[in-house]
Amino acid sequence: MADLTTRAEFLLKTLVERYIAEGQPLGSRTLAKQSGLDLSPATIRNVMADLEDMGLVTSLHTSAGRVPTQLGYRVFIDSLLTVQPLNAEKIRQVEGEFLAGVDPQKLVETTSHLLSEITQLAGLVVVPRREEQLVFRQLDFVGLSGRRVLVILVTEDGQVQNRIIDTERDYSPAELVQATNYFNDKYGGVAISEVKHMLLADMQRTTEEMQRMMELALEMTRKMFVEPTDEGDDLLVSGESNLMDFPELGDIQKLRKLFDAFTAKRDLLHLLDRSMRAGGVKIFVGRESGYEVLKECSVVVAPYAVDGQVVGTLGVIGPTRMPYEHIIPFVDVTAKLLGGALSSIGR
Amino acid sequence: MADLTTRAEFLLKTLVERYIAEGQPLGSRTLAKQSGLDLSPATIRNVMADLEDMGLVTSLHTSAGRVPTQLGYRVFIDSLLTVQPLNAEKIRQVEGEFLAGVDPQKLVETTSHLLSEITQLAGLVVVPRREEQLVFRQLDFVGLSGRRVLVILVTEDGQVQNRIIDTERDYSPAELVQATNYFNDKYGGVAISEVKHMLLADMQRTTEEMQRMMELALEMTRKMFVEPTDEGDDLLVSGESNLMDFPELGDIQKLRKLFDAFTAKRDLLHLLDRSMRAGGVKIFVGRESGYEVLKECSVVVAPYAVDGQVVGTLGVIGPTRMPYEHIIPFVDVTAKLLGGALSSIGR
DNA sequence: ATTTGGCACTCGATCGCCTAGAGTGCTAAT
DNA sequence: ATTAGCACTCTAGGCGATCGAGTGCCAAAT
Repeated sequence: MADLTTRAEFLLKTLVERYIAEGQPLGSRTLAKQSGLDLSPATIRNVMADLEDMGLVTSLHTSAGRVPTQLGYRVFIDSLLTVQPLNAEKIRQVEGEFLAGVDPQKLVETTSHLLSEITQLAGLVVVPRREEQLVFRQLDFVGLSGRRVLVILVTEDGQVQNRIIDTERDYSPAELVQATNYFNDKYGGVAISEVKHMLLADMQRTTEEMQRMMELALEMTRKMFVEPTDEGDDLLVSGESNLMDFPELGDIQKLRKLFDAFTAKRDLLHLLDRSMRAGGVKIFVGRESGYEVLKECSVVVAPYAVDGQVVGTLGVIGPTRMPYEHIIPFVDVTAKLLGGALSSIGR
Repeated sequence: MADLTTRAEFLLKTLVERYIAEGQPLGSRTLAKQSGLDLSPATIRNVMADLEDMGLVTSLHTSAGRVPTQLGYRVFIDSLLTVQPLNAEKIRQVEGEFLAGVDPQKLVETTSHLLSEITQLAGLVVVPRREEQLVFRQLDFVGLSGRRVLVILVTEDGQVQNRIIDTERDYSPAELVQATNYFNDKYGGVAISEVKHMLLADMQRTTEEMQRMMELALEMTRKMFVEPTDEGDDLLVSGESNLMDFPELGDIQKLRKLFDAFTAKRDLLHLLDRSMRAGGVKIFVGRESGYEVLKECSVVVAPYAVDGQVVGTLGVIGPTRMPYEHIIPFVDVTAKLLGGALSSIGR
């Protein structure tokens, strides 16, 4: 494929920018004016024809002006986009939001709202249930009726998880207290992924030398940690209804599918999981995500890290035609701020 | 106002039923056929004119057939509706769903999905944070960094609540364990509303005779129970996107408002709270709810009770034109089944 | 006195037709 | 290489005619 001339690049850039701003196909005449270049519409037309051959723009019908294609957006984002630094005022506003909360749960919710509020798109935050990388602070067993025991797990960052497990026999409250102490002594402060290994190793030893209490603790913790949880990470979405304002999603059927995807969450989680591995802001344009539902949407996400460990992803989802130059830096700093706020809680 | 003749009643009934089924205005000719009565269209027209005078039906423009007004729906629901008993198969299906879960949180989520799935409307469940009526089983203090303490509350029904509070000074882990024991000994098994009173009474006594430990326990529990929580009950909504299939909500702007109401939740919670006091299924038609957003919607809700105590409300929300005869009994049994399932967990 | 048939009238939806405007592609001139 | 000119295409929107559904009312029928 022929390389783009600098002029073609420049025109593509203004085309995408104008289209993002206006939402309407651009004709050669208007583009000639907007570009600032001193060129006649006819010249523009020639360039547009080239761009069309390269698959960067299309026109819906013979006389309708050009709009960027998915590939066009891609090129724009990758090499043409000039990212706007956040203005200082907005940064301060965002930082303010993060000072308020101390409860990590709340913090994550605030973040999600913040994302949707400021961008006027739908905000996404994946909050990890990735027990793997967490260090737990305390564990408690609470007896319920009928051989069921409630296990409460408090992690270093102040999150609380709980799970009800069924036991083999009845246990007295005293036994449960003993088990709690035993467990906290033995495994306290160890990363949860470690606990799993230690646990399995301990269970391999001949059961004869075990005390009953140990048996109990092992049984219950095995159920808590080793047996698979049916739910993985948790996805928070807010501001979905912002998407209703975009005419390109105006078709109720499309919107419906999108909303169903939000409740199903599975595909979205998958997508967001992919972006966790890569550092920095990642952008999926339309079908690039691989999911049919998102074909008219772009997803801008960034992973956030707690104490240097990437634990989750956040970002926004909206129509492909979104103001990337503002969204990108905003998602970026939000990820950093959330990570920072979560890190500071643990200590 | 003149009373309705039985014939007028009958015609109103079939009109509403047909309109609910078809979603289109009914003309005199079709109504004559559908009613099964051996009357000519002209007669029907006369009756319709009467109904229109009474404000039970209306026509959008001179030649458009009749649709029920809000008042018409009201009359229909209150005195004309013949409720369809649930068929045995569906009942069994629903009961099956309730057997599965043991975790109350899960149970409530399942219920919400169930409601939306079966009715194809949006499902609502209010899950109480009404600590008031709950009896707590166990309380734990977990020290976090920087004078913050995580309080974990386990209630009789197996729910776990947690809250981070700021303390006046630093406490050692040992002190926290002592406080935990002290508290559980003193207040264990008492209804939470009671705890509040006892707590306040205890604090009135001269502080001199208190041990330090008691002081600690009191300080923290006061913060946990007496200081107002910023969030009240919790509203679960599922299947919102089902509402997109109804043409009367097709206008994106209306839908948008409705969705925003779901996220705001405040008004909805208010509405649902009202219905908690009354027993049995309650139906709000259109503006009756008092909230502008819901003007084109009906809300069918029923309170559910745990151990004889009404603790929450559940139901569905959808366009005024919904199949009440199926929805009403379904909401009714769902409330009973959820109440039953939650009651059985506690023992 | 109720019911019915007949009839004129109204309104919305749909179709075809037309025009104005925006934009393109191509060609020839600069 | 750029531009002006021109024929062509397609859409949006307005206008008018027509069709069909439905009403309201009056007079006849039961």
